[in-house]
Amino acid sequence: MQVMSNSSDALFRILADPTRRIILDLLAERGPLSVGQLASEFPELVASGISKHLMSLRAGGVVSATRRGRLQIYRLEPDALAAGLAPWIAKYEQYWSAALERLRDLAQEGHGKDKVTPKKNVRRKSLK
Amino acid sequence: MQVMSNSSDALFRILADPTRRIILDLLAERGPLSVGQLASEFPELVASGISKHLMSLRAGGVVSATRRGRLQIYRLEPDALAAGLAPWIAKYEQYWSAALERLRDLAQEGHGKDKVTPKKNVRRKSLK
DNA sequence: GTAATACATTACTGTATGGTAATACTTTTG
DNA sequence: CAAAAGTATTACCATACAGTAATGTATTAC
Repeated sequence: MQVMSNSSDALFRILADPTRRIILDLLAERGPLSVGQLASEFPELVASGISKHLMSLRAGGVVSATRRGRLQIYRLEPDALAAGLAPWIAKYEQYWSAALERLRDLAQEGHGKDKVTPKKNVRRKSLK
Repeated sequence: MQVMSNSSDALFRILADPTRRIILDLLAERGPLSVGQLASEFPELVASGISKHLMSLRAGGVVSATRRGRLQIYRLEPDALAAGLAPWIAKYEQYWSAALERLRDLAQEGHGKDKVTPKKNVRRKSLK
C-alpha cells in the first residue's frame, strides 16, 4: 500500500507497464497517432485496454490528446516525461554516462538502430 | 498479464516501488549497508518486508550482498542498473538534456541538495 | 433520420504483489 | 552448550491493476 505519491512516483508506476512504454515509443518514433493506429500495434489486446492505458498516460501528463473528427490524436509530452524523471536520472547521473557511452560506441560501429527519431522537436544537443 | 520480459522490463518493475527506489538511494548515498541499517530507515515496515524487497533487488541484479559475521551487507551494483536502463534512457536522450540542464541551473543558484554522492566509484564525467 | 465508426466508460475478473506474522536458519555471545 | 541477534523464508491477506466484455457517447457516412 503506497503512502507517498510525488510526481516521479506516478511516473515510475506508469513506466512499469511494458505496453505503456511501447505506446510512448510509438508516439516518439512516429509522431501523433490516433487510438486506432496505436491499437493496431497490439493485436493481442482489445481496444478498450489501449484506451485505458492512454488514460493512465494522460493522467500522468506524459501524453495529451486532441480530437480531430471522430479520431482522438494522442501525442507525446516529452517535457512532462523529462521533467518528472530528470531528478531521478540526475541522481545517478555518473552511472549513466559510462553506460551511455558504451551504447554510443556500439551504435557507431553497428547499424544505427534502437533509437527514437521523432518528427519534430529535434533540438539535438546530445547528453555528454 | 505480462508476456515479454527482457532485462529492462524487470528493472522498470523493480523501480516502480518507492521503497525499493529509496533503498537504492540509501546504498548510493551511504555506501554498503546491512539489512538492519536499511530497515531502520523504514520504521513503518517490518524487517521481513525489507528483506523481501532486497531479494527483488538482488534478483534484478541491481544490488549484491556479502555476509560479514551475522550481517548481510548489501551494496549497489551501479553497472547493472545503468546497463539495464541506459538503452531506454538513450532512446529519449534528447528530451533529458534540456531538463537536466534546467536542474543543474537550479542546483547552482540554490543549495547543493537532492543529489546522490556515493562513497567510491566517483569517476565524475558528467552527462552533457 | 439511421447506421456505422471511433473511443470512452463501466463493471467485472484474475493475477501479481506489497504487506504482516510466524517460523527457520546461521552466526555470535554468554 | 543455550540464548540472542540478524536475516531469510513461508504462509497468508488485502489491494492494485491489467485485461475483457458490454454499454455509452460523439462524429461521420449513407
